[in-house]
Amino acid sequence: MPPANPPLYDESIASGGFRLTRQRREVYGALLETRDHPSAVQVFTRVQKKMPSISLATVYNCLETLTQCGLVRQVNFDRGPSRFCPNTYRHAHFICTRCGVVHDVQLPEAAELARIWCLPDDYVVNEYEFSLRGVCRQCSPGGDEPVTLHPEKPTP
Amino acid sequence: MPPANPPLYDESIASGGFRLTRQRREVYGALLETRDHPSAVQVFTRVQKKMPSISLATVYNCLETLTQCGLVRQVNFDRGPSRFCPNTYRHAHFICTRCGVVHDVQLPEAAELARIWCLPDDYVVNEYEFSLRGVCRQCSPGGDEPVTLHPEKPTP
DNA sequence: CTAGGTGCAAAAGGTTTGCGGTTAA
DNA sequence: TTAACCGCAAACCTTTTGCACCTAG
Repeated sequence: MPPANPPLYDESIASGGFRLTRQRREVYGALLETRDHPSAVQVFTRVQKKMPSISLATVYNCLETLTQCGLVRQVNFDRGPSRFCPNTYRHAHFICTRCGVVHDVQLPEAAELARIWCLPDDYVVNEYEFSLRGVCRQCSPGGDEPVTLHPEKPTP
Repeated sequence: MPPANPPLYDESIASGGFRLTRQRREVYGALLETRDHPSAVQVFTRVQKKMPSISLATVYNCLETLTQCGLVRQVNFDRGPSRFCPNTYRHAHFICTRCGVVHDVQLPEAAELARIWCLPDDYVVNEYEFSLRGVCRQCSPGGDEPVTLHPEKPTP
């Protein structure tokens, strides 16, 4: 039985001119069910349990469609595959370099964010992505690692 | 003849416990020479002109070493290969979704950045990456596209 | 009905690895 | 001298594509 996705799902899929298929529902359902920012392969493995016939290519296609509908965000980090999250609210991501866990991180109001960009006026920004890399609570019981950001001096 | 890299290069390589090789010098030189955030393959093509015997694997290895030394930053976007830049000063990146050009974008002081992160106290941040996607000056003569960010309302 | 979607398999990148020969220190 | 590094090729992993079949609207 397909998961009962919120009405937002049906609306968004339809308003994007896409068809409501069981595969898309299951893929979206898997993302909603466990919000741990899985990779495409992880989504595939999870959906396979409910729908053994689904293929990896279809999972990629569904994720692409869901992203186009604005239901899903694709998140990329330095290494490893893309990961996907159903939280389309403005937020950043924190990835733990030890255990790989990804957490959503709240961002300030768009107005304040816009203020900190020092971008020429005639540039149009359609999307942004803000990723933090570090060590999470579980992996750093003593908080033993220093906070080191990029150096403050320009390169030659 | 190898390019005359700034002293920072020799120092950083040596202090990292690495050897000064002509390949590393050329790879770093290529990045300094044309600061257009090339991919590994582009770096390979450029270095090949001065050093036809170099291999792509070596370019990848050199970029990895240079990154470890802190001389180079690896930049990842939604799609396409990683790109590399020799500007290790704290900055964000803007990529034009039409022509693919990447520009460095100035960021505010680290202190202000840290203030806007709403991250739990016991998380340690070692690195961050801030990427903007949009349309650059050359590709948007009329500035016809609206600024659209992520929606302001949380998902269900 | 029929355009759009699925499943399969193969291919296409991008990146890493293993190994014998080379070289910086 | 010798551990680190290079060049080559093959492997690996993620993602995309082509095509015949299927299905939502």
